[in-house]
Amino acid sequence: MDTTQLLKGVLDAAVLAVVNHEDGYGYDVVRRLRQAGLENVADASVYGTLRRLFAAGALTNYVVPSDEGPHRKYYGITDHGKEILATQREEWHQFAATLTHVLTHEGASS
Amino acid sequence: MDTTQLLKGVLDAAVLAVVNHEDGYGYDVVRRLRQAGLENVADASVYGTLRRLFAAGALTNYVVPSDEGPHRKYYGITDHGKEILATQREEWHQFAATLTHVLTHEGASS
DNA sequence: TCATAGTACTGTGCAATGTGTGGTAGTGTG
DNA sequence: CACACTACCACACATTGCACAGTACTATGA
Repeated sequence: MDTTQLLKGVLDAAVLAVVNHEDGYGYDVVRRLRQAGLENVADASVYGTLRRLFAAGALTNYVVPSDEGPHRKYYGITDHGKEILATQREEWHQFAATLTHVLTHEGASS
Repeated sequence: MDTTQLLKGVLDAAVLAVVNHEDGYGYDVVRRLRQAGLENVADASVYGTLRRLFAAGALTNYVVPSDEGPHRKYYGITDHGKEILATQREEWHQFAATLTHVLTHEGASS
């Protein structure tokens, strides 16, 4: 299945949640998201989201050299990012409940 | 809050669910969606979605004149539409569970 | 009669955002 | 030296919800 459209608007929250759990660099965040069940998320989407969130002041950024490959660009969450995450989490729960209701009840066979 | 992005990809399912419940015309579908909790859904979005779903063979279409205003363009769901609805509903439940998990567990304060 | 409001639908262009593709680079392995 | 894995980036693109503007019908009230 193609979850591309479903990701719209929630990838921000997902990335924030993962980074909030523990600082991470792009390649790693992608892996963690996939392990968590978002198996088809594209790396370009995550890198783009990280940059966007950083530009919005939701993330900090620091580079760490690696012995096993190229340097890693780590991201950490800021207080502002935590606020955004909290807001988006609530929005999600509210929205998910509403939509599940619509699909379950309004969607019942007539 | 702005749920615009969250609607991406699920408005199809929501509209199908509403029409599956009972045939409806655009203006009415908008009202029903809003009553169901999607309060900010724009009418242009719904009309566009109805046209898209009709073009995809998910809906039938018939015009009924009205005494209280302009004619009404009713939409009914087709078998193909019901299949799409069933698929999208499953996709939604799967996706919602995954994302809720990500936001709840991965999002826990470190 | 004319203004206004509610109903009902359409078209156009825009904004947001995830993705595909391709490219750059570093490290290690056969 | 070819190849794979790691790690990141830029760009053009597709999808889709929305704002805005416009058309048109009915009813109400000044």
